[in-house]
Amino acid sequence: MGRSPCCAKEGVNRGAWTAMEDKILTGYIKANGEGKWRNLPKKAGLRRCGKSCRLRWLNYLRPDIKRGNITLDEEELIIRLHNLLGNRWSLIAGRLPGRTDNEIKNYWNTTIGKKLQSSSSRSGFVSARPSLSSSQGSPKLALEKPTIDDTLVPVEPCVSRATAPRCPKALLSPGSCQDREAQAPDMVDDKDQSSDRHEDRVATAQSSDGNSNVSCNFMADFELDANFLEAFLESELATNTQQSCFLNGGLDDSDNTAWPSSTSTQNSGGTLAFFNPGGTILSEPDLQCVASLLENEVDWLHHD
DNA sequence: AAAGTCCGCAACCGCTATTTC
DNA sequence: AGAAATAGCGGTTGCGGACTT
Repeated sequence: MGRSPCCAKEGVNRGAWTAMEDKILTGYIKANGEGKWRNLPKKAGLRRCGKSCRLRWLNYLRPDIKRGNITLDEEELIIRLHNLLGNRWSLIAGRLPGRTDNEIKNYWNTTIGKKLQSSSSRSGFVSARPSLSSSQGSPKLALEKPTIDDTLVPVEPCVSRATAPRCPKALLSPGSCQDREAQAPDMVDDKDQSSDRHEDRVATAQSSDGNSNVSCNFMADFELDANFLEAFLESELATNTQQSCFLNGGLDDSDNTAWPSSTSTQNSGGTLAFFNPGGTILSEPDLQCVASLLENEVDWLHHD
């Protein structure tokens, strides 16, 4: 069977985009909107592959792209999110307004990964799995003094998944908060489940040596509703109450007890995790408080 | 000044998930 | 229900500027 190629290779420009091509693409998308990437080049009069147009728009031409260097705050957030989510660059980028997955991926591979490696060689801490390009060879370690606080990086990588599956956004459904596994240590006892997402849950909740001094301090499973999470993630709760929150989504049809199975984008399962910059662990009363906040927020979002 | 090497980043590639028909 | 089309993702490549010898 096989897939048809995304575009004919003949007569298609490759490599760096010219200013004229950028202008044409920007003008077309402003007039017609995003989407229909395969047909876009022909309609816009560009000799480019549709995928190339999409990438150019998303990574460079979009008006909301944030220019300039990654700030220290952003860097710290990237490290925390990478600890929690692994190489899910798109999801990480989703929490850094104006930054693209490609930019964050490049930044990680070039800057953070090296800093972490340098840091680990000094202190015994290991990198949170920097995925340096094999083509680049061994990174040089003689860099400037790292600015990353060692406390940000636990001894064990927090996410064990080697490759990142797609992680769809979904939304919390009011009243369906199951909160079955709000206490992270409980997850470790559940050894029967072997899905890599379960490994994520365990790994992000507690490092392998039992040291719970990891950045994630609240995790809970929820049933999710597709129209809610985006609003939730955009809400003030994430930044004002717990500094950061994340949905570690993903579906596991084989496991419909601990993780609600899903055949629809309207209802799916996932994990919501909160963490504080200080890396402190929430006490059980605090966990309950967060859960309560969540439900309040759910109600508030729906009543607003 | 020239040649070689390093490094960051934009772009490409191959794959999977999702949507459409 | 299933095949095809489309969209999106992460890994990798290679260009070009900066730096070193």
